[in-house]
Amino acid sequence: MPWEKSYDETSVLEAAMRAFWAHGYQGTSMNDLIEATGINRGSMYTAFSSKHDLFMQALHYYDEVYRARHLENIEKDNSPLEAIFAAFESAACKPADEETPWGCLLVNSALELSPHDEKVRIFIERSMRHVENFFRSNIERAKQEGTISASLDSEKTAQSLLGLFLGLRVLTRAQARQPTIDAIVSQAKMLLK
Amino acid sequence: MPWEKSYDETSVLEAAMRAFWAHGYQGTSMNDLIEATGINRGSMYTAFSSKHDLFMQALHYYDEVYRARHLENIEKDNSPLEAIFAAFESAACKPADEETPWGCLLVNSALELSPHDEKVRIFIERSMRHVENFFRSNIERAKQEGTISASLDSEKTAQSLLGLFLGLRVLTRAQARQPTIDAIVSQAKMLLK
DNA sequence: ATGGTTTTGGAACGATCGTTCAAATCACCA
DNA sequence: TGGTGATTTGAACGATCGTTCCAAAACCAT
Repeated sequence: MPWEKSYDETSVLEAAMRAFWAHGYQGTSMNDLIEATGINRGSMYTAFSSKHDLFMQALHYYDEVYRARHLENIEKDNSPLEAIFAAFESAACKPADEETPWGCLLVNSALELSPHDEKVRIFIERSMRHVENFFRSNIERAKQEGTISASLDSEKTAQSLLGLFLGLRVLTRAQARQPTIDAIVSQAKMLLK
Repeated sequence: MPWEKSYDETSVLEAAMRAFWAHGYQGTSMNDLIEATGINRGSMYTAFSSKHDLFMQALHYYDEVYRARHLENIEKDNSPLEAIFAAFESAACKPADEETPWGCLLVNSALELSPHDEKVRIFIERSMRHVENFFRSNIERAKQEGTISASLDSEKTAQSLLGLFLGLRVLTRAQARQPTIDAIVSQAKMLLK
């Protein structure tokens, strides 16, 4: 009795996510989302309940695909140290295609919503801790390998890298000068010498 | 014939600025601004023309008072090295009063508006370059004093500090854990050892 | 074909958005 | 004291906001 939907839920989520990514939560209207996803108004509400619910799902989707999966891929293809470098370099270069917005949805949303939306705040804090853990675990692996000094403080260095990483996200979103951006990346490498 | 205005333009700007600071450009409605400033709807438009114009003036006001003047005061009371430390520490601690929002209006606006508003983008880039110059000039002064090694690259270090500083702004706005925030500050100090 | 069920399309809702405007109000000068 | 010009006031505008609702369309099982 059910009936196949005319749209693919994942690609709808992807399109909605990119709209939020580009223009922010408040800067994206329901009409924008209808147009961006191509699905109908009614279908949107039966599938995602409300704008805020849709946003939360889009945020989860981004976190899974553009943060978690991305970092996993980087870890797969690189040595621990190179993995950290690669994370910075991929955050430093401009978007691959024209449709991909600048910066990072998680960082954008942290500034726009965290102070007034507890659910968003908690989710983003958890996500950022994952990034910090990515740095720390790779630092510790590099220490075991002997690639970097064992006397380095993994915890503190990971936290510093997170700070640099977030600063990098701000500068790319604001389309800062390339030398400034490159300096952040090379500083990150410097911390791991 | 002229007639004394019933409000102080500066304190209106201060109130409007705080509203934008707390809730962002799109998150602050004209009604919010009317209420926050206490002046009348029509007076608002005769004095500031439009929401966007008001925002730009608020942004300039913030840049002058909470960025430029703040850094000048810090430089006045401290040695070059301590001035840099103080800048980080004041960005790391929570707002003085209850009415002062978390984070930094310039960073918030960079993420919210820079990609779609050229005027904002250019202004904020200039402002961030001033922060970078604050770091660099104090580094160079510290070198002349002999407080830090003359072999340190002033340019690159200043850019790295800017990155850390922006990351710090993100983390405080998102109300991250204190240890993470402290780690950024101590890393900034580490860079200047 | 038919009945039952779910999706779709789009009109419509009340609320709020940024902005405008004309009338009321005030201080000053003739 | 009446006139002049800037300021204040609040009602009102059209547009858009997020959301609701329901008839029409589309599918599957019988």
